[in-house]
Amino acid sequence: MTADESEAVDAFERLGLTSYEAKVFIALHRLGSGTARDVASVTDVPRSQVYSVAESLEDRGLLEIQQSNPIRYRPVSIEEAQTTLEERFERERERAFEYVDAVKQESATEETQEDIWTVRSRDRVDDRVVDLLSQAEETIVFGTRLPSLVTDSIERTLEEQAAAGVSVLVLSRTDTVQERLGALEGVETAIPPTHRDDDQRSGRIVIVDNKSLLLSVVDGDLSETAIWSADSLFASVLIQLIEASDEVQPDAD
Amino acid sequence: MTADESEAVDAFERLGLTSYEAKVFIALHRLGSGTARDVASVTDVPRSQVYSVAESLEDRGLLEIQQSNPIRYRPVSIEEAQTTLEERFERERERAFEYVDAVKQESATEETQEDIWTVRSRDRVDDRVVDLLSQAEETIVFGTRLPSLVTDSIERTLEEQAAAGVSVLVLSRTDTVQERLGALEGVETAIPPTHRDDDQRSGRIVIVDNKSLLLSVVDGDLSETAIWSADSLFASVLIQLIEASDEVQPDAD
DNA sequence: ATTCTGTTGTTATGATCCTACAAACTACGG
DNA sequence: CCGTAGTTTGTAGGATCATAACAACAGAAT
Repeated sequence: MTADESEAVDAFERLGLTSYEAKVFIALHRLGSGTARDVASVTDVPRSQVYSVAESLEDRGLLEIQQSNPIRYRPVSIEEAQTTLEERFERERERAFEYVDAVKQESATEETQEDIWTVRSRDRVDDRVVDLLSQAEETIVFGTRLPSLVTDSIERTLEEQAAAGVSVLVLSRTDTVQERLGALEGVETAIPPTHRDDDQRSGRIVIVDNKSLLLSVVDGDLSETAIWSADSLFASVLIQLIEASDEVQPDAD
Repeated sequence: MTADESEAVDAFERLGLTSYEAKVFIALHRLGSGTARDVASVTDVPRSQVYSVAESLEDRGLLEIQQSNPIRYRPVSIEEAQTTLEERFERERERAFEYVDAVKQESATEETQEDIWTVRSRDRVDDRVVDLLSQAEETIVFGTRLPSLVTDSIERTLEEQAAAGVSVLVLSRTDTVQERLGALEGVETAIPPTHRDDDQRSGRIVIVDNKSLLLSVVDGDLSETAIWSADSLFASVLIQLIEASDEVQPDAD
């Protein structure tokens, strides 16, 4: 089995198929159609197992069975298979989250909790940044040294919030960041004080409504870790610290 | 645990979580946030297991971990969780089918194969009908007694094909079917000969380009099973049989 | 017709892996 | 010393994987 194929099998497994199911499905697409023997001959799935595996695939709507002797199997088209799997996923997703939504605790109580949370990995920091930005009602301060940390969805959220009347200030010493975000309607840009920007490990900083804060650092291998806090005393104190230090060294270079 | 909750847990399991992961995730949404003890006290997940389960959920991007003593856990918002799962699903789907698409056998050879395929369950018959209809180049005959067997996507495909110049003929003894499909631009309707329509188990009939055929029957419990064949001798023979019997009893009532 | 051979489809049986579940253990603070 | 927090280890059960045995059947050879 090639590396590509085992990657595809792994992907199918993460979609909920067993490895046998994935292999049989792929083999049938390679063959067009075939019998249990045909499938077994081009995979490492034992022939005796093909029958039950194929039945399970039929249950999933991924192939059709020709009742003849020998039994022939035919995969549904790639488009139909994708649609079927997608419908199934959407159905399960709705069912799952419908209940969660019904029992979820409104974050009203959470506002007074003194919590600092940690978020690991770039994608999740991205998510958290967008989340915080979209909660802004009055002011946003967004800063980063690295253009790669300004994702499309962050840019879009900043633009939306600016349009909604939120005061948006972008801090960056990097030209591309300044140009990209400064081009957005209603977004101001500025150069941050030296002391913070000099730190080569600095990632991003987000301050929302002077109440919520996110700070991230980028590791040597470019992995990002962030801490954040919303509506907490911690956040207020940290924000005040940061803003105070800004005033100590205003626009120094 | 309520019935609703165990349904939600099942749904999460089908989305790829373990039952512990589902329970912890749900519990944390119910609590807003909490420690391992909190979670264990409202679920049947042993406290000692909460730690590892929560780590696995963090890896999936479904919760965040506060490094304190005791450790606190916080679920990401429902929206973020859904987005994360969806992105994961789409990523895996692409990876899986990219390979299948690369190795798939073009159905060119299949055209001459003498195969009759069986399709079980309504949804899949729907899919197959749409598939056959969209392959039409010259003529379509579509017949059904039951209005419920005319799905939106079937109606849409019939309309598209009629607009593309395909001759579309709808056979039905049922008024609602006649009215619904007859209203489409370029679609003709007619009343089928008696002998076939009298069969209470008849489902649908699709004839495409006089080369492909689908016939379905509806069981007592309304489950549907179809046979179909495309570009085969079988299909031609069956189509000729059907059309011949039409001529024997033209418009009889 | 009988025997032999090979194929097909079904079923049974271990091996292996992962989850579920339980219970130990360490560490720490009052 | 005791209760709590967090880690670690161990076991039972279930699903998947992998192999083998089996009856039914068809065609070829005798």
